[in-house]
Amino acid sequence: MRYWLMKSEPADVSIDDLASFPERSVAWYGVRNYQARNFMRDQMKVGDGVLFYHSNCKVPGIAGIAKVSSVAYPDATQFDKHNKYFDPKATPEQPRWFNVDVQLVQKIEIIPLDELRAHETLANMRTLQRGNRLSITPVDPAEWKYILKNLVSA
DNA sequence: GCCAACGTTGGC
DNA sequence: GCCAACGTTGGC
Repeated sequence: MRYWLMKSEPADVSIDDLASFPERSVAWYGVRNYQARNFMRDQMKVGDGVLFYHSNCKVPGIAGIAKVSSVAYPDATQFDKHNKYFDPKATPEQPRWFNVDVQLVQKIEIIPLDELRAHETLANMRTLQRGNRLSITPVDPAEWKYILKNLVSA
């Protein structure tokens, strides 16, 4: 069982959007970075823990707890000419991009980025490192436990 | 909306 | 296979 932090722009898919979707689940489409793709394709298993993170918004931070609800499968948007994530080099026979499904477990009171930075225990979190832009990062089990125990309130 | 950081592209 | 140019991310 692994743990992940996954960034979403709330203007695109927010925690409230996720809560309103059927099964409170969403296909994590649109990842066009190989490292992030490889995490989904090669490492994610059903049941893995996910910190749902709001990025590029007024109060960036962790907005909910979720879980991986499907292993990776080809991202449908790569084949759709009219989609902004269309990739002309991808074919159904040779897909380039994959996504898992992510299901909401619990919306929480947002844990702002500032707050995360204030905790020494979390200093090494990948997503807090300077210059990090990766939209999916592994979370250390100790960091996951610390966050759930000390920072989460519903 | 600015801009630092970083990933990708493509000419050579 | 190098690397300059360009595009994107995401906090501020």
